[in-house]
Amino acid sequence: MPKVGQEPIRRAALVSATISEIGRAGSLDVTVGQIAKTAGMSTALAHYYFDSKSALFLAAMRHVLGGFGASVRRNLKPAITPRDRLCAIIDASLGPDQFEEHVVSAWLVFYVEAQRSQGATRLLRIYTRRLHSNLLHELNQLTNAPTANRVARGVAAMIDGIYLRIALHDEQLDFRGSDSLVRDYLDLALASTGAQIREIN
Amino acid sequence: MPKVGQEPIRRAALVSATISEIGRAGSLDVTVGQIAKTAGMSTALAHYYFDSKSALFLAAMRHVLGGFGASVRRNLKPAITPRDRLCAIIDASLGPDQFEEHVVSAWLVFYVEAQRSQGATRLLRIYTRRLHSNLLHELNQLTNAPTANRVARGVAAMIDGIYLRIALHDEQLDFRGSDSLVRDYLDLALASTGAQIREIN
Amino acid sequence: MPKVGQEPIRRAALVSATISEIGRAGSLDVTVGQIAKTAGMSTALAHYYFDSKSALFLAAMRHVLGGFGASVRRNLKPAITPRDRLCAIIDASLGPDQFEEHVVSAWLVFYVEAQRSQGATRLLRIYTRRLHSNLLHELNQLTNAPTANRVARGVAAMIDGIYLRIALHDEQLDFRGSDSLVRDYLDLALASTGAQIREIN
Amino acid sequence: MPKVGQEPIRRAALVSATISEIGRAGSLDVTVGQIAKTAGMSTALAHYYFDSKSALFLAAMRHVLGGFGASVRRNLKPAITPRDRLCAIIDASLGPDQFEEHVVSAWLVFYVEAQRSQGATRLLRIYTRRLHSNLLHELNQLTNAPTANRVARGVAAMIDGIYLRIALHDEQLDFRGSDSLVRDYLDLALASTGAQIREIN
DNA sequence: AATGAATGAGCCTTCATTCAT
DNA sequence: AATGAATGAAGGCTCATTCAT
Repeated sequence: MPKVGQEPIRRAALVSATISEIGRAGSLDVTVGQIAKTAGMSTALAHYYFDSKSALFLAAMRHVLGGFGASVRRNLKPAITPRDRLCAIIDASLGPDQFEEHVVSAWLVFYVEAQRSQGATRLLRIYTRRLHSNLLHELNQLTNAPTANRVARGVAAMIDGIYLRIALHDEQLDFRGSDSLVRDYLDLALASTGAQIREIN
Repeated sequence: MPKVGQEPIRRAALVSATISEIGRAGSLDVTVGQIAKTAGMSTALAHYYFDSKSALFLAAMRHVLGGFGASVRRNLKPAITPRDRLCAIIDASLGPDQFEEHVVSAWLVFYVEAQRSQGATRLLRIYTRRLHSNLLHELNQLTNAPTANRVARGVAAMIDGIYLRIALHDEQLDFRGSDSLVRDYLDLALASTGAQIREIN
Repeated sequence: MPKVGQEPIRRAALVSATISEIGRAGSLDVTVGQIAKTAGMSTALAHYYFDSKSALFLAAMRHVLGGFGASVRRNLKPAITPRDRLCAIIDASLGPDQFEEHVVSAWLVFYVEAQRSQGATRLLRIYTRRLHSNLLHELNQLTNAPTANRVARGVAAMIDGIYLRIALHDEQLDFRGSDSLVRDYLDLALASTGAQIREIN
Repeated sequence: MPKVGQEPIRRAALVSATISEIGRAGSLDVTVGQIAKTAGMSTALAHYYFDSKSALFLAAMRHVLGGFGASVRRNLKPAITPRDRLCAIIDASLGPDQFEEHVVSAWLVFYVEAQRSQGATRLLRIYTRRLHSNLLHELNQLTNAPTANRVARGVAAMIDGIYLRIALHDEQLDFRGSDSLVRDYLDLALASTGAQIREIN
């Protein structure tokens, strides 16, 4: 009796193990052997489910990015006003879900990987652009286009920069709980253009 | 009398080749062989001047960080008012010097390397903390301590975030010339606390 | 189901090849590559079965030492009187089994290796001490303790010394068949203390 | 003004450093660099005085062997009776001069080296044969030829065996001060053949 | 006489990937 | 579906040796 329906389970285990191992190593210098072991299977089987190491990395990246997307959508659901929706996006980016140590590491590693792997670049850009267009969409309802564009870029940059600092684990410069930092910037930027942030209601 | 005085020349060539190769590869996956070849010498000679690959990487990192520090000091020289000095720091961080393709790559790679190498972590933290304390010093003259602290963190994050985006080479989301973005954030943040940014007005 | 059960075969082949190559080279300056080739496999596979070169050497040493131990036990089986048992030990040490060229080389090399490798020292001492205590046990039944101790050391030294000379392959000073030399020394030493060597006479 | 007469000094320093380093390493795995450093000069200069590493080793070997030969001659000088002369040889072999740690190591290493290097084999055989003929010459005056031959081989073997054990540094089996062991063997062997060991005088 | 500089060759080890069962 | 077995390719590092001054 062949085991049936193992594929999704195995693949998920491998993806999860990949993220975990990347987090542990703090880099892409993770062997397929380590990943397979963590996932509880042989190296050969890992290659049976993923054609190559980089395919596995891409799947892991897709997983992290997907998790982030879902988090955004979840946060966005109850949000109604544009500002609420902007905050929802910020929270999704810097919320506790995305702060687990190995997720932070993974993001950082993906940025580096994007310098080499075509696929990684593509995936990362999809995220980048989607984030940007999400922000833009809301901002356009609150201010003029040029400002919206600038603020969107500022918010996105700040989010990523905070990530970067967190990855350094420097207790002396604690960046945890920096979501309010981004929110403040947002409010300031909008206020200065006379945007009507909080609708009267 | 022996052939002499090659050491500084060779070491410089190796450091430069390292940065260049990291930039070309977009990662630390650069062999000593490649670096040595680019630097015009044998692998053995590279090991003659640097005890190990990671020693070479640290030297390269030190070089980049040092270049940045020099750039800051240069910009700071003519700046008098606190705001001028803040802008000088921002400009040094995002000025054309630091925008050469391989320098951007190198920074990114160093962030990843810092997750593993003790030495890399130390070097990067020195930079991080110095940047922070530089910013803080000026900000403290313009606003109260808590605000200064927050703004310093915001500015630093934004700078690094912009770097990160630039490393992606996404033409659709061009981040070049984003220094004004940071400056605007700075002015907004200070204005909101009633800081006396510009002496005479 | 995988191809399986190769491990013992491969390990044995590697151990055997190691001894053979050491014999051929007359030293530990044997590359893993040579050994692997002789054993009919790739270098990588050799490392798959033995974690490191020195682990392989230790295994080879253990093999030789084990072979010697077995030879001693085999010879000891039919021996009844103490003197018979002493001769059995001597014969095992200098018998034809231990005279194969590469075994001689291996012993010599192990002595040198023992000056560096902790593991090698330990293994060699186990052999040395066991030989000594074996000899001592029998000698104690034939003479007083101080004499037993001295003779045991004398016998052991002579055995090893003969080995050393044999390793030189000097036809002019042939040491083959020197077991009687040791036996004579033994008898002389015991006779001089009035030991009752041969029960009935 | 060129330094004059440096050659013998430098060569002696290198030979001495070689023996010392071999002793320290316990094997021939000593780099020319280490030796040169210990001898207080550059690697290049070491090669200037010795064509190759193995030439240097041979010189070191010659030095040790020569030292031993001198020690024998010195001991032999005041010895008159054959037995005295035999003891003189034994003492020279196992006297304190030859027991310095690095000399013991060097001997052992030379035995191994002799398995490979033609030159080393030749040198070692010269020593071996000379020792043998020295012993034989005295023994022939005390007993018949076959016995003399056997005893000479026995004495030589025992000496070398003791060396071997000493090289192991096993405190539990202390072989220091084993010269009397050899002397006792000698006396026993001669007595058994009715040799007139001590002339009446 | 002396040395810093330089290299080619080689070794151990690792790893992604494939094969055979 | 699953895995032990197997390998080619490569990389970091060392070292004896030579060169240029």
